[in-house]
This record gives sequence, C-alpha cells and structure tokens, in this order.
Amino acid sequence: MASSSDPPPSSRHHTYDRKQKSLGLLCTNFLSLYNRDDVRVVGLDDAAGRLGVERRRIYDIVNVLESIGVLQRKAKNQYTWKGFGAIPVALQELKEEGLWQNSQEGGNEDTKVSDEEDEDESLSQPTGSQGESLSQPTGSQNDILNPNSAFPRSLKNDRREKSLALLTQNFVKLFVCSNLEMISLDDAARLLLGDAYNSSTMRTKVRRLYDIANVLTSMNLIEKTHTTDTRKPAFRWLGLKGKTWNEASLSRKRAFGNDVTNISFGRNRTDSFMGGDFSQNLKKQKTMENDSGLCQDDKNNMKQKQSYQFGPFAPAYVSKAGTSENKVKQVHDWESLATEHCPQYQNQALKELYSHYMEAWKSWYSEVAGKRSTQVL
DNA sequence: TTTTCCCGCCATGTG
DNA sequence: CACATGGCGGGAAAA
Repeated sequence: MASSSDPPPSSRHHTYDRKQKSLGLLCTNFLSLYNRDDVRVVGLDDAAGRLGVERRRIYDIVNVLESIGVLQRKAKNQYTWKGFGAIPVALQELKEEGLWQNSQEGGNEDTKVSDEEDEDESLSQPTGSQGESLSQPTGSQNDILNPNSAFPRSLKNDRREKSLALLTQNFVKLFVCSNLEMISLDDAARLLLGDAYNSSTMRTKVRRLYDIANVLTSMNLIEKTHTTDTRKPAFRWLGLKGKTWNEASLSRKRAFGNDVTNISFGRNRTDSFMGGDFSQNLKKQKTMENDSGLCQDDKNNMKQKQSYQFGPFAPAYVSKAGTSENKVKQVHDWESLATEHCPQYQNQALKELYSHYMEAWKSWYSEVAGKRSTQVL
C-alpha cells in the first residue's frame, strides 16, 4: 500500500507538486500500465495499488474511459480492457445517439423516454474472445442534454444523470454531434445543464468537466487552447480527424508563439449551440469530413516516421515485433477487431476511419512511451 | 484575483 | 452489516 513518496503536509523538502497528482497524468500511467497485449481485465484494487493512488481516483478514470469504450465493467471491482480500438466505434455510437436525441428535441420533451437499462445478460464467457454486446443500436443510457428536471426523478435515474460517465458522453456528444469544434468548459456546463445554472450548480459542473477534460486531454481526444480572438481558454476536439497526434503530445516546443496551425473555423461564437444546423441524419454513412485543410501536413509528418517502435508499451493486439508472419497478421488485427466490436458497421467508411485512427494511436503511443517515464514499474 | 481541480467526506449501491 | 461506488464541494495550488 502506501510506500514511495507521500505528501507529508509539513515536510521540509518535497515540493508537493500538484501536477504529479493530476488525473491526466494518472490516466496516462493507467493506460501505459494496462495497454499490453496480455491484459484482458483490470482490477480496481490492482490499479490503485500499482499506481499508488486512492481507490476514489481510479473510479474517476475508469468511468470516463468506459464512456469512451476503452473499458467495460465486467464485474465488481473488475473491468474488461477493450483497448483503444474500441474508441472509434464508441464515438460513432455516441454520435448517432446524440443526433437522434437532437431530432427528438422539441418544445417540451422530457417524458423521460424509455429507459430501463438494457438487460445486458451476463453472457459470461470463459476466456478468449468474449461476445460483446454492442448490437443494439439504441436503447442504452440515453436522455441527455437538457434534463429539464424538476420532478422527483426515479431517484435512481437521478444518480445516473449526474454521473461522471454520462457527463463525459454528453460532453463528447457536444463535439461529435455539432459543428462546434471548440468550447469553453463554462459554456459546456451551461449547455449541459440546460436550465438554471445557479452559480452553485455551475461550479460543481465545471469542476467535473475539468476532471473529464483532463483525462480526455491525456488521450489527445481534445486539446486545450483559447478561442480564436478572445483569450478565453477552451477545448478543441481532436478526435477522429488525426490532427496533431504526434505534435500534440510533444508540446515541448514552446519557443514559438504562433504554432496554432490554422483554426479553420472562422466563427466560433459559442452562442448558437443547438438550434444551429445539425445534419439531422441518423445513420448517414458520410464520414466526418476529413481533410478540410487541417491535417495535411501532419499526414506527411506522420508518414515519414512510419517506423514506429513501440517502447515498453505497444497497442494491444500488436505483438512486439518479432516473427515476420506476425507482422502480416498485425495488419489485419485491427480490422477483425473492428468487425468484432461492431458487426453492423462493416462499411468501407468506418474501416478507413478505423485504420486511420489506429495509425494515429500507434504513433501517439510511441510518443508517450518515450516521453514520460511512467514511474510505475 | 480567478481558474484549475485534488482530496476525501459521506451518501448510495450491492451482496 | 461490510464493502464497493462515486456524488459533491471545500479550499488550496496554479495562472
């Protein structure tokens, strides 16, 4: 349990560095620790122990990671490691779910929709390939923006509504479903609250968003910046459009002051959130507009360092280089994984998306591995 | 000062 | 009941 350095409140030296305790760093370490080809399950106790943090913090991380598809609760104190490969699918689902919800939006919806969580029968399969239950396109935790609450909710649902997990998903939907690509946590909170944002509720919500933003940032799904003109801090969605997957994590070049690639979006007034123009088309297979001028250079950049060399860590299902036949197999792994995760999306679009994404993750990971010397053992 | 956001109390859920 | 989860907000370290 307790060992190594601790924060003795009144210690001579030992500059208690708050940054070393950030959720973001913890998340990075967490990922480094479990992103191995031989990891299938993650025990919370184990994680807390290995990472040297309190249980409470593990819950925070695990909750948001699960929202992104990286983990999935399997049993008490135990999660299944799904890996980065599950992210694209998870995001796609969030997008569809979000778009659908938008289309439902009207004067007063509420009505609590349906609900009842999906039974999710425990199809406990020994080891090996597990079944997964992503078949149902809809019907999972929904009810999202604008809770418009005021009634004594299920009480049970109420808790769920305020969970970090749901908040994470809604936060992500904000990016994935709208044409917004940058937003301040302040606005996000206001938006997600939908109603009276008492300075009190607001504060709490923002605190939570900071937590979420920190772990999403550590995964490079978002990035912190400022609004084009104003100096207002905000977060930009990096997500699927592999923007600066390599550069972003480096961020050691701090000499320049104008590296801010090109913020293509001229107007990013954080006013017209919803109600803007949503391509209300659930199930459209038009991938997210790619190359719009953002990442063209990066592609080159990425290409030239094609020789990734995973350090101590390597994406799951990508065995450390070795036999040559292994190599051939690797190439197809992500593919089979994709279909395995979501058989309903076997279209070319998703495939490419997936492929591109995995490449991004690979390079990103080698970056992180080399940069931070995860002090985990 | 304001912005970030860590810490851990303690309500709630589960077995 | 004990133990697992995880809201929630005080308040202190960074801008």
